[in-house]
Amino acid sequence: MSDLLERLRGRGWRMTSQRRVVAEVLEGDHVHLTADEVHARAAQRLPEISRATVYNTLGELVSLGEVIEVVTDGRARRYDPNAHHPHQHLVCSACGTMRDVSPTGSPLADLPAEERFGFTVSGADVTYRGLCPACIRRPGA
Amino acid sequence: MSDLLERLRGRGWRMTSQRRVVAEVLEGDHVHLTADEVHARAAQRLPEISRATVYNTLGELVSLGEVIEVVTDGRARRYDPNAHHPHQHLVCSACGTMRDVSPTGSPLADLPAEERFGFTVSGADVTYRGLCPACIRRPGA
DNA sequence: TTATTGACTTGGACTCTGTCCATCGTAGGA
DNA sequence: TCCTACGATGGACAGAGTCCAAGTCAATAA
Repeated sequence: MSDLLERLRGRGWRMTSQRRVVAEVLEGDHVHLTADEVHARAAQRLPEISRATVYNTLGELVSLGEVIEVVTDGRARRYDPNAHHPHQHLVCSACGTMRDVSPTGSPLADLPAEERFGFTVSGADVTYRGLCPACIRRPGA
Repeated sequence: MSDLLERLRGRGWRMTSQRRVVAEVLEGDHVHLTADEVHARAAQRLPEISRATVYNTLGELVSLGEVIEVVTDGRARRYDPNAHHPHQHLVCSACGTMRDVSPTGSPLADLPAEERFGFTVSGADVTYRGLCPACIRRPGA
């Protein structure tokens, strides 16, 4: 069993085949799947799994801090299992490809007190935008 | 007529009452309305304006670079008329209130070449997250 | 091993956001 | 004032996500 499943069970998560498959689909680096993509991959191993269960499970993993919800366009949210190493995202404006990146420095340090308007600022999400190598080569991309 | 309407007309934008009302609704600082909010406000002045027209007009304003589309959650996109001064956003995690902020430094400078994976990086959006003064005071927020 | 039970899953209905399209209306030039 | 191409309309449609009542099953206890 993976570390993730181990941790979840340790936290009292009731282990079902559906939850196991969803957690397994999310393993790896630079994984940023939409809920529908997770559902499609999970359904390869467990054909009868429902969309509602995938949504429920993803929501729980996010609440537990095991998965990060990423929003880069107005489309579907993406789910990033790399929750235990702080990072930001680099997105291709043409094809949507996404990589985890680790900038030097902290964006929080760049927001002076007079720009905080009395907010208690706890974090910052950075999305770097550009063209990936494949789309740079592709003419007209 | 406002500067915005002046500029649009100068660019050959055909001026209709609908477009005028949408552009007027978007005036001001720290304005981040959803399409539905824009529609509701526009409809106060022009009750028969349709949703499709609001979406069309917002899309054109974005294409023309007069308005910026902002995505902070998986919900509705927001429209920010502050397109001529580079800025980032500060969002309250509890109530969604949003302010424009101007961090010192450039996030791009924090992304070293070895973290760019061959991408041509052209920009970075930063979303600072925290609690606004009202939600800090409100217990349980 | 079996019984029990409350948590989990299911699928379908529903909401919200946004897009598309055929038709109608009108801004602005001739 | 008339024309006409561009814009507005509203209703159908699509994608993403939520909700709920009913059925199922993992984990515990006996």
